[in-house]
Amino acid sequence: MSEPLAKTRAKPTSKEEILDAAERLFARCGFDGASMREIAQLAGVAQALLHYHFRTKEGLFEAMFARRSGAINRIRLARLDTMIARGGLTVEEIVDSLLRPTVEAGYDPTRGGHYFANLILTTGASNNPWAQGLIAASYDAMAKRYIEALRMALPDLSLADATWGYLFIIGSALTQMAPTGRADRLSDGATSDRNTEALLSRAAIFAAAGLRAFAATRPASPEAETPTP
Amino acid sequence: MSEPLAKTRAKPTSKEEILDAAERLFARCGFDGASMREIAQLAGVAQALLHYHFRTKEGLFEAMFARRSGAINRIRLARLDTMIARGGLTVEEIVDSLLRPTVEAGYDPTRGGHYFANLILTTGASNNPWAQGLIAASYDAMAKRYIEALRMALPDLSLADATWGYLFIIGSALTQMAPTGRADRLSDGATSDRNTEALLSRAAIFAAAGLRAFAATRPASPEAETPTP
DNA sequence: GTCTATAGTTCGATAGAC
DNA sequence: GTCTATCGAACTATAGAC
Repeated sequence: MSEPLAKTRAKPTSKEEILDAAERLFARCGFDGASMREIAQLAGVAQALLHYHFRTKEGLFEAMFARRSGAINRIRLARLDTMIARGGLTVEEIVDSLLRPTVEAGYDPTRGGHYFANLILTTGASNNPWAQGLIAASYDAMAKRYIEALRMALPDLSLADATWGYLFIIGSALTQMAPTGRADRLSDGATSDRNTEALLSRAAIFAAAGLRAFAATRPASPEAETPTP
Repeated sequence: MSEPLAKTRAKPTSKEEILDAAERLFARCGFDGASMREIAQLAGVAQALLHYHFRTKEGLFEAMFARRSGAINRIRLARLDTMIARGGLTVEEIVDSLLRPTVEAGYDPTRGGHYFANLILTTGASNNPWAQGLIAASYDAMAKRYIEALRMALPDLSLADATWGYLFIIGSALTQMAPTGRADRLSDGATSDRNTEALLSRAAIFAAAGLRAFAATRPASPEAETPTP
């Protein structure tokens, strides 16, 4: 609905080109590592135009982040709604619908490869309230729907376990989406992190088994233990 | 052995104070977000002293990173060696020995809370070769030993599956080590990410079940599929 | 909407005294 | 080893013409 990522194949407006350039550079270098100058140069416009459209660097980052996360979340929830309406939810397909849109939308090979997954990771790992607020605003509503869906597929799953499970799924896959060659190196070439299907299929198997183990471990969840602040 | 994190309780040298301050600020703000000025101020020394000891900002970052990652890895491998010598390895205890040292060493409440896990995450998510090289130099050798250990505990695990399993374990736990309050929010208070025991015990259950599912899925791993470059 | 030009700040790094 | 002082470059943001 609102603000599609690419309305048509017609030539993009300069505002869209700025967002494209910002996404690429922010994903590569992080918020502090990318400069407004570089973004303007990559977009082929004057630096002042970025401030005209988005006022500040934070404003540009927010607009860029909202555009991409919104597009990915719409695909996720559309798939989830379809699966729920159809009935007979499995954990594996829930996980796939959660991860695949990020792999496919967040990695655009025609533009030289920029990885939105890294952006989510570094934003979430930032200790400042603005970044945390961005994550919450962009993802909490969707996350709650997925946690709910996991409990529909696995009725024995407690809310606490489903929450940790959701966070583990996100964390395990998001950290592996950018192909760094590390999996290749650690496995002596037996597998590759460029193989996104290997990642997605294994993530689904791994997560589904983990969640079923949570559901099987009904009693005595460790919530009563003292926090370690 | 070489360069313990805190030799004694005597007052730290100014070089150590610089490393402490650097770790805290780099973890909070990332490499680009923290400045040499702030670090010097937090350490209580002149900015020029940082350049005297470490030459450049990159040099300081590398020294800080090596000190902490080395300390954590020595604890990990000591525990792993002990368990292997004892015999009867379980996946759960392997996972615990991998994750607990980071939780305990990377989170120092007496200093106001700084999270080394976030630093690993943002460094690993950086697309530049220097950062990737740092990760490789600091962690690849240890990672290979853990992948080997996982296959000792689960002999049916292929090298490829063990590698993905290791990466999933690291990714799922590392992203949850800094208490952001997100688990609390998503679970409506049913659990808390300040509860590190809840994290560690669930990570072990989740990962062990995932790895056993890999070991049970012997044939036809999806390695033959075409990469998605 | 888009540009040029620039103000004002902050950064990493160095020179040189002690 | 540790300091003060400062250079030169890069940054975000704005003013103002078109």
